[in-house]
Amino acid sequence: MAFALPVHPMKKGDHLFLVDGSGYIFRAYHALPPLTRKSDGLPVGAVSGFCNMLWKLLQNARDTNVGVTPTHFAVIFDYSSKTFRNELYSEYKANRTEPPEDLVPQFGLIREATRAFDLPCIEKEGFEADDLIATYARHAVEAGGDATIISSDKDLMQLVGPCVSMYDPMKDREIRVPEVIEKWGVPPEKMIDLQALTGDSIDNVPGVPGIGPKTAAQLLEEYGDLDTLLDRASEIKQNKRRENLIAHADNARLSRELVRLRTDVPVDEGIDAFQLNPPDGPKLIGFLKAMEFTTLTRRVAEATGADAAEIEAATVEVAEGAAAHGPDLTVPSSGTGEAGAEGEVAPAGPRGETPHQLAKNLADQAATTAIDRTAYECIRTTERLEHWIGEAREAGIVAFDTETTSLDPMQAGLCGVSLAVAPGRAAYVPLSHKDGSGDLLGGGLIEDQIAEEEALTLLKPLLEDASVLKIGQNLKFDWLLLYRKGIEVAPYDDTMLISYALEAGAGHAGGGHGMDSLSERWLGHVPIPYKELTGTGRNQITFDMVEIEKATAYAAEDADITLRLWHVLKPRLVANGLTTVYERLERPMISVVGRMEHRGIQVDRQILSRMSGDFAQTAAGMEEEIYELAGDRFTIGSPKQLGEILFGRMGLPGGAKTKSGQWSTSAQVLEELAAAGHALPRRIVDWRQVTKLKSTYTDALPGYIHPETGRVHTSYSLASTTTGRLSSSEPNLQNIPIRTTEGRKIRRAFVAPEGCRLISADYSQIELRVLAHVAEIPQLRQAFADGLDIHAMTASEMFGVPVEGMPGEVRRRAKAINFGIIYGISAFGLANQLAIPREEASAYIKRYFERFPGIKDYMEETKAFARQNGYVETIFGRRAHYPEIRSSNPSVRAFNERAAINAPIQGSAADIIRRAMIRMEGALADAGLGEVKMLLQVHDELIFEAPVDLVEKAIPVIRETMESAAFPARNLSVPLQVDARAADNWDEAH
DNA sequence: GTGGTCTCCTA
DNA sequence: GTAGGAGACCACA
Repeated sequence: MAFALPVHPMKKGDHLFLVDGSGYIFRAYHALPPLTRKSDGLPVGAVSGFCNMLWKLLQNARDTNVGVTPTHFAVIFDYSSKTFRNELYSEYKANRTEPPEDLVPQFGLIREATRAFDLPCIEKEGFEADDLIATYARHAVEAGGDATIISSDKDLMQLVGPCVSMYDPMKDREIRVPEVIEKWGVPPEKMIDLQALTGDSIDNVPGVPGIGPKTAAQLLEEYGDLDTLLDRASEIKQNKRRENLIAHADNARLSRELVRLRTDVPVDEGIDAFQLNPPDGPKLIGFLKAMEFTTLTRRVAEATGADAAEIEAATVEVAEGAAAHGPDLTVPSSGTGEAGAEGEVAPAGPRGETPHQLAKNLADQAATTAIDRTAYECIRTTERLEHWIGEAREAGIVAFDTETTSLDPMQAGLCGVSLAVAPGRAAYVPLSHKDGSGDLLGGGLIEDQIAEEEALTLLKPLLEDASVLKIGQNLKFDWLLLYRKGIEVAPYDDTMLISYALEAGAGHAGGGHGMDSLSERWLGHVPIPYKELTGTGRNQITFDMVEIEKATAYAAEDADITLRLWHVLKPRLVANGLTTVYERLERPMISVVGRMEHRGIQVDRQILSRMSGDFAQTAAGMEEEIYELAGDRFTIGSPKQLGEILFGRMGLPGGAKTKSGQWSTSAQVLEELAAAGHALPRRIVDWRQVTKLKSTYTDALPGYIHPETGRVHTSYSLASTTTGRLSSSEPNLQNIPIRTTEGRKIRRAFVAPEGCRLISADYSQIELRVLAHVAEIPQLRQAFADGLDIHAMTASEMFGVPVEGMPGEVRRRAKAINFGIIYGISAFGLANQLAIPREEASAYIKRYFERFPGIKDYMEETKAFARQNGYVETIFGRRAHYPEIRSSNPSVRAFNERAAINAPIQGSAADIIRRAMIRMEGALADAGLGEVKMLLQVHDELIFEAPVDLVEKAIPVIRETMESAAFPARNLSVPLQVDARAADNWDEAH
C-alpha cells in the first residue's frame, strides 16, 4: 500500500494502475462460481471477485506477477455501452447478448465497491472504457511514469509498449510485448491492423471474410502493414483470399477505425487525482459486511487494524443498472464514436464531434428538415424493392409501416408497405391497390404492383435481420399482421413506446402517443390526415381503393415521420435515464402481447346465445312491471326520462345531481330509494343489471369471434394508461363480470378447447404488498411475511378487535380503508364507500395514520415529489406525469395528488406483472412446457391454456415466475403470493 | 354520423 | 378516493 503522501503530480518512477472495470465484470461473471449469492438472494459473484482482486492489487501487488506497487490507481468503466452510437445502433450489433439477469444488479454494486475502496471510479459519457484507458495510459507515459492495464482484453493490447503493460488478474499473468507476439503473432503496434483483418463478431466489426488471426499475422509479417497489404492484394496467390481482400478492402479500413482506440479523450480528471491513499478501513469494511464477504472482511480488518465487529454493514442500494447507467446492460463494444459513424450517418456533421453532439445533430436535422412529399418513391418493381432493401441494410436501420384494409391486425389485409432509411428518404410499395373498375367482388387490381407474396419474400430477410433495426409507430399492429404471414420482425424499436416511457400522462395536445400528435409536437409537422384519403362514414373506402399516388405520399410520409421521431426521441431516453424502463418493460411487450393477441381465447357461442335469450325474457317481464309501477311506458334506459318519472311525476326524494344538473339515477341512488321501501327503483336496478349483461357481454362477445380462428382476439393497448397498466379493447376482456352470480356465469363461456384446461394465476393483494414495501410499514410487512389476513390485521390494529371471531362488518371497513389508502384516500370518498358520515370517515383515517405513520409520510413525500418534478416513479423507475398537480384549482389539484399517490403503487404492480409476462415464455419453454400458452392479462391475473397432462407441471412454473418477477432488479421486503387454479372454464379456474 | 353524458363492468 | 372500456341515449350536425 502506498504511503499517505501529499498531493503530487505523477512523475518518473510512478506507476499508474488502470483497471478495466467493465471488462472485468463480464470476465469474472463467467469465470467465477455462478451461484454466489447474499443471504437475501442478491447475486454477488462478480462483485466478490472484483473486491478480492482490488484488495490483492492494493495490498500485495508486489507478491503477484505485476511485480510493482502502484502509486496511482483508477477503475475505468463504460459510461454506458449506449453511448450515442449504441443508442443509434445498439441493435446493429450482431451477436450482441443481453447480460444474464443475475449479473445485472452487479453493475451498480461494482461501482459501489470501487467507491468503498476509495478509488476513483472513472467513466465518461459517450466514450468507452478502452478509450479512457488509452488516454490515461498516454498521460502517464508523457508524465514519465509507467502504466499497467488490469485486463486481458485483446482490444487493449495495441497499447502495450516499453512503459505500458497489461496484467491478467485471473491468471496472474503479465502481458508485455513478447506475450502479445506469442499470442497473436504480431507486435502490439500491429494489433490494430490484425483486428481490422480478422474483425470481431461480438462487436460486429466486419473485417475480411476468411481471414483469421493466423492468416492475418502471416500477411502482416509479409506485407508490413494493412495499407501495403491492401494496395498489393492483387499479388496474393490464393484465389479466394485475394478476392476477399480486394472486395472487402473498405471494410478492413473501416474496421481499423473501429478498433483503433482514442488517446485524446477530453477527460475530466487528470491522472494526478488518481494518487493512491491508504484505505478507509471502516468504510470498506462496512461495504464488505453488507455484501457478506466474510473472509475479505476479516483480512481488511487485520490489515487496517479496524475492529470489524464494531462496524455496521453499510446500506447498499441495488439498482437494475442504475438509472443513468441502464445502457450498461449491453456488452461493451469496441471502436470509437467517430469511426462508428463513418459512412453510416454521413449527413450528421463533420467527423470528430462527440457522440452526443452527433446524436443531437441528427435529432435536429430530423426535426428541422422540411418534409417533401413529392420526393417519395413509389416502388413498382422487384428490382427497385431490392435496391431499397439494400439501402436499408447499408443503413442498418429502417422505419416501416404497413397500410391495411382494417384497424384490426387479426383481420386486416395488406395494401402496401412503406420504408424510410433516412430522414426524407422514404418509399411506398403498393401491393393490392384497386381502381374500382372491377365488379363488386373487388376486381380491378391495378397493374405494375409487386405481388404481396413476392414482396414479402423479399422483405422477410430484412425484417428478421438481426443487424438491421426496424422502427415502427405502434409496432404491435404491424408485428402481429406480419406474424400472421409468417414474419417475425426483430429487432425493433417503437416510437410510440419510447414516447410513452418518456412521458406517460404528460397529456399534451392530441392526447396520447399517436403519430399525429408526436409529429406535431416534435417535428412541428401535421401529417396528411388518413380521412383525407379514405373519406369517412358511409362513403369511407378501404386503403386499397386509394389512388396509388396519394397513397404513396401518405404512407411514405408515415415511415419518414416515424424515422425522424426515432432520431428525436431515442436519445431522450438516455438523457432522462429511461432506457432501462423502455428496454425492460416496454419494448419486449410487443412480441409477448402480440403472440397473446394472436392466440386469442375460445368462447362458447352457445352458452352466450342461451344466456342472451334468458336475459331477453327476464328483461321483457321486468319492463312490463316497470311500466305498471310507473303508470306509463317510457325509455327505461334513458336516465333523463327515468329521472323525470321518479323525481318529477312520482315525487320521490332526489339524491345526488349529475354534472349537468340532472337528478342522478345511479345504482347507489336507486338502492337507497329501494331500501326506503319504494318498489320501482329496485326493479330498475335489476333491469339495468340484466340489460347491461346482455348488451355488453352476451350479445356483443359472439360478434368478436374471429371467422377463421373461431376465437376471440382482444387488443391490448401498451401505451394508453398513465400508470403502466395495459388496457384491453374490442372486446375489453379486462372487465368480464365476476361480482354477481348472474354476471359470473358469463365467464363459463370462456373455455379451453378439448384436451386442454384454462389456468388462472393471480397475485394476491399485490398493491397492498407494494405499498408495504415502498412505504416501509413494519406491521404490514410482518403481516405479509406471516401470511396473515391483511384486512383483519388492519382492523385489529385500528379498532383493537382480536382477529379471532372478528365481526364481518369490522373487517369490511378495514378493507375499504386499505383500498382507500391505495387510491389516495379522502374522507369524502371513504364516507361514500362505507355509507357513513364524513366525520366518522375522517376519524378512521386519522386513526389509520396514527397506527401506520409511515403511510402518511409516504403520501406527503410522494405529493412533494410530484409537485417538484411533475411526475412520480414506480419502483422500477417508470414515470407517470401529473402536469396539473400544481393547478390553482383545489379540486383539480387534489385529484392529481390522489392519482400521484396511487400511481407508484398501481404502476409498480403493473411493472411486476409485465416482468412476469416477459419472462413467462422462456420459463415455460425451459421447463419443457412450450405447449402452455399465455392468453390473457387482467391487471393482476394471467390466463393460460394448457394440455391437460401439462397442467400440474405448469402451475408451479407459472407461480414461481410470477412470484419472483421483481427479482433481481428489486428485492421486495414483502413476499409476493400467487394463487393458481385450472379448470375447463374461466369461472371455475378463477 | 359524431361527440358528450350517464351508467356500469373490471382490477 | 385510483386505473380503464363500452353501450345506450340524445343533442348536435
